Amino acid sequence: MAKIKKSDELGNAREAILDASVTLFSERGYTGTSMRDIAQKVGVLPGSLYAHIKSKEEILAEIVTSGIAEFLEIQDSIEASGAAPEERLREAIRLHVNVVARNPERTLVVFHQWRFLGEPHRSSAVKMRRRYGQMFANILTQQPYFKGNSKDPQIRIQCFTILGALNWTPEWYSPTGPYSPDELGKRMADSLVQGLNF
Amino acid sequence: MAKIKKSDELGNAREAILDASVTLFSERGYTGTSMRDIAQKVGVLPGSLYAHIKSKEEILAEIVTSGIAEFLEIQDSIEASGAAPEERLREAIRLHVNVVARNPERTLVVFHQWRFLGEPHRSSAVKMRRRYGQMFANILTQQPYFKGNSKDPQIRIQCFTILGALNWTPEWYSPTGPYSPDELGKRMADSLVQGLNF
DNA sequence: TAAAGTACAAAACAATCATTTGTTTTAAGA
DNA sequence: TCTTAAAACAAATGATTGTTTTGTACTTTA
Repeated sequence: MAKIKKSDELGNAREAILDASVTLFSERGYTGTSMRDIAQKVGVLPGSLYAHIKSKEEILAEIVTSGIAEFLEIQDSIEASGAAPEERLREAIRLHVNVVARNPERTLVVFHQWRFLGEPHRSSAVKMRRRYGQMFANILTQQPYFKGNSKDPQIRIQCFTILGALNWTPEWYSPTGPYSPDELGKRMADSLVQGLNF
Repeated sequence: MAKIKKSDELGNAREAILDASVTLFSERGYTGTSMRDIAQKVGVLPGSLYAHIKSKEEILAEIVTSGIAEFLEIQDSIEASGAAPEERLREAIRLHVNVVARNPERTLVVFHQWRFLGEPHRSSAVKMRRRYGQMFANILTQQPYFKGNSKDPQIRIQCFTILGALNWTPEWYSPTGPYSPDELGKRMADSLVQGLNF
């Protein structure tokens, strides 16, 4: 009990700092959040934070890296699936929206605050994101009658149209609204694949 | 010649400050940009900026307000049109993408930095944006066989799906790429209205 | 040509920034 | 109860923040 409790609190302190930072970074941005803000939210004096973290940037790096990792898990799951292209796309959209809508705050930080990472974290994040986006492009090239590769401008537009729609979700989604993340994912997949009912 | 020159330079100085600020705010964010950064880009000492502007926030307020105004012009033009719903939607998308893609930097500031406005600018910006989004929702309620109003959850999802796709454009669009803003707008309207070719 | 006004440089303001230091408190293991 | 190590406090670091003030050169107006 004793040993467990100690390491438990150790991990929790760091976790509490990361949680507070996610909320603050999503509301005020990385540069708009001070270590004093974070300390106050955690309930500790600013200097005390450094018993648990190395620097402000390390906090951001951990949030962004672990956030992107969730999307890369989607990629693994999709690429392991043997489903038809349309079904793979719908599934990718559904899983993506699940990640985004389950934690809108963290997603906002992942998508908008990565610019403030220094090297090598920044380059690494950009590379991981690009690889993830490539998955959508690859599926889109498998539309019937399409001849071309994933660099085709038309594919690029479709790809960014889809990712833009999905990544905008944290700007408006409310967990108390009428749809669960999973339901929302299915409906957005419908909207994007089928289009509108005009 | 003399009188013209003076007022000319006066206006240009302010314009130069706003232009430099748009670029810096879009790259580093409002809170990540210092008055010293702006001054250096303009080619002047920090204190000298205050001969032309009242405060840092006034710069942001002017950028955001005039930016949103461009979208409200779209709204006027669309609501004055007597076209059929589908055509009105396509036109709204096309015009929206034109504004966004013609000035990606400013659009990034308008969409992501408005949070740092103090009152009353902030509330005013939120109100204007909401009114603009309502236009899309209204058109979407006119899909055949749909019974309901613009608050219907399904309409909301479609609305945010479209606006998300459009507003993500400045994250990736390059003016030197294969498509002009207008061509891009037409193709995104196709993608969103018709859906994909599966 | 004299007066008025503008734009800038230069320097300084208090406040706040991320971080470091030295010391005290807390709590677990023996 | 004593030892030990982690975690927090308290205070200070130098750098940077937005903004103000003051002095001066230059333009425009009268």
